[in-house]
Amino acid sequence: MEFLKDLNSVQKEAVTDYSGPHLVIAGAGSGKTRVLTYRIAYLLHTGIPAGSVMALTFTNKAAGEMKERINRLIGQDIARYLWIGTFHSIFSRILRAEAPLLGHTSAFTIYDNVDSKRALKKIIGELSLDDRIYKPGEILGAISRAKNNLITAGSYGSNTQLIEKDKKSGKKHIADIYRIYAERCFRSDAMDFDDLLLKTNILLRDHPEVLKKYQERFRYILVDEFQDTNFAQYLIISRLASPHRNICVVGDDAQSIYAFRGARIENILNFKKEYPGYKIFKLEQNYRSTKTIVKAANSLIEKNRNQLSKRVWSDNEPGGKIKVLKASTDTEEGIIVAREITGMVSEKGARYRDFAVLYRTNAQSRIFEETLRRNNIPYKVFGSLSFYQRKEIKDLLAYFRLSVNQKDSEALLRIINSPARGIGKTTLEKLSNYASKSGLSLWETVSQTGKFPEEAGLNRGMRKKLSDFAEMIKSFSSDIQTEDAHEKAMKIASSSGMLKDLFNPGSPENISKYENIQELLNGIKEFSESQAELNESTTLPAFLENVALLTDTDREKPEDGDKVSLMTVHSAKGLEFKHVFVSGMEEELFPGRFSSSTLHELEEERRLFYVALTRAEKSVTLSFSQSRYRWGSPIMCSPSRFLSEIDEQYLEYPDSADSFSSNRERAVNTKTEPFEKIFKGNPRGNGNTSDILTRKKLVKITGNTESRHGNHNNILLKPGMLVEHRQFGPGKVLQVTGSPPDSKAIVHFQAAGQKQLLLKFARLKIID
DNA sequence: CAAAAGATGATTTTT
DNA sequence: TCATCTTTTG
Repeated sequence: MEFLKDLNSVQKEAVTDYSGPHLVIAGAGSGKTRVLTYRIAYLLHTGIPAGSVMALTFTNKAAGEMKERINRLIGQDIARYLWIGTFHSIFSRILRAEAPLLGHTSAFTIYDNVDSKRALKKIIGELSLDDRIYKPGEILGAISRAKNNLITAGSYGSNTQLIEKDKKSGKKHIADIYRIYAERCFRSDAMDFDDLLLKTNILLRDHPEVLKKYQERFRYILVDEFQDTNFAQYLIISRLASPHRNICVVGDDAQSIYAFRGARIENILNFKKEYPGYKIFKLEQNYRSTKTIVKAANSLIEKNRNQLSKRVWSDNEPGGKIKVLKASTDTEEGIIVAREITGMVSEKGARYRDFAVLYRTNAQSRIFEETLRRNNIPYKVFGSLSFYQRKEIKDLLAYFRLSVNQKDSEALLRIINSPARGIGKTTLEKLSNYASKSGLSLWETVSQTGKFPEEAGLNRGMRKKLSDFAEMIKSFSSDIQTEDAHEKAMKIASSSGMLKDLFNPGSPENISKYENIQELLNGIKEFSESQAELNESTTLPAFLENVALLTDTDREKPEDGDKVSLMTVHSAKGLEFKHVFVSGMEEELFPGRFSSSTLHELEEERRLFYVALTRAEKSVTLSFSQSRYRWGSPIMCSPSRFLSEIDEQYLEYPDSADSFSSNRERAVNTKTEPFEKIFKGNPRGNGNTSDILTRKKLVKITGNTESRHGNHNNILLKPGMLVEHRQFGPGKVLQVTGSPPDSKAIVHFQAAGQKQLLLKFARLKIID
């Protein structure tokens, strides 16, 4: 019990007052995880059995952290019986236990977004719809939204409002696609991410005895990041908690950044309505950041109209002001950030791992990767292409999946010809046709080629190939329920031909793929060892149960070296760093182009920026660029409105004068000196590196970037520049209007007088 | 049917 | 620009 002395008075109250409905509003950095973990520890301390406590988080990482901290507080022997996990993993566990009630088996497959999109694309093709209008990603989004609002395929079809809306947007077949998709998932014994929530709701709704069982089991429910729950999640919690009402939700409305995928801040308001007599605790003391950072963040978030009242404050040192850096190009932004980091490391003794560079979109990561690599700054990129989404990994997992669940037609389609076995598109089409005509699953047609009629047109060679494939899968699946996961996985990887396929032509890509597969196999080994320790199943099906729910960050080990972290602001949520750089502070980027039209969207972007700022302990540096390459061509950018929304007393513009003047010659010259410093130690440097780089940059800016988008080499045109036109000769730019690709310039030509030119067409050459 | 060349479209954000 | 999908060629 002595651990209670680590808590301040509000925290202590929120921990020890453990029964009844509680709402904990936790400001950024206010010790939210600490309250949650201590509260669980306290619950156990009072004699409540671990098996009756359920704690839900959004990320595996948060769940893992919580488990670890509780292990430290009360020991693993007890803690292992707690139900701590993400919504998706906890509910998939329940669904596996109750699967037969829903017509599934407990080995059902979980489709990730890639699987779902592939399935949708196929359906869209089969309905002969245009996949440029019915974009699989968008359709998946629409279905996801429906599912999160508990609208099944059937109710979607009979919902006149939705049908009307789809008709208006020219996509009246969404309901059909949804219906077929749901049918196919069901027949494949598969569920997608949203099904895990939807079907849990259906299970609890239609089976009162099951509901009762889980209500009895989970007498204490805790929810992290409550502001991010969607309707489906809310309803599950509400159902489970209704008899005992021992529910503690923790959240911060100011950090709600997932409304775009269905999160409802209103759930906080619903909570108040649903549980009259609830208690509210406000954690307002920030332990993470300096006073300046907290105040600056407050001054920003004040601009949001929709928020709960709270006053976050800090007792830490005041700290330095927030630096704002200006760059003229995106590459230069990278260089400046790299220089800042090197400076702070060499002068102030900071470690690389103390730094995070945050950005709004994944596309921005590339430039930082390049510049950091060039400057010998170690880094790691989070998010981006997940390990589990790489082709070779998904392929091998598909072999596993199909071996466990032969109905999984997505897995089958994925690997039947990978590595190449001569089973091509036409053959698959025939199979697919025959399957739907005769009401068989794809696997059934493949595995019983004997029954396949002669006239359907498959020669003997092809039948042999198909039956060989089927035999192989059957042999994989034979003792899959008993054999050790790692051994089985090794066998599958080699007998499937995947390893051989990658080993033969030793191209660099294949080597890296081979290594990835080795890494996956190692991971499986670790899994089976740790399962053995806990006396849990060490089989491949057990491994597969959760892989679909894993993400990249889950594989990251914090001790993974002394490296700068690169990630999107979204994925930085819940993390903290001593020094944070927020890059790309520009209109159309942050706030995003599609996110500044309505007040709600804009406020979400502002909260996102708030999250970015409050990740920092000691320092924040904001940067923006005046131009940036966007899908291949340069565009002009203006500084983000968010910069001016922070109270200026907390900001500092170190080089507002002229060091980044728009005159590129001067900019290059003045920059050469500091570059030299950064490039020192570059193995390929030879002292010329800066030259190469600056020249490259010049080419990038003024070079002829003609593309099918038209000629963009005048996009950086500014009033006052001297230009030359093929026909009109030399002239001076007076004014630039409009935005690319429709920007125009008014130019005064010595010979021809004043002209207005569309830059897209006029091939102006910049003289000076 | 596979490999190579060519065309196309994408940039929010994630379990 | 870059990655993926489609078409062409062998």
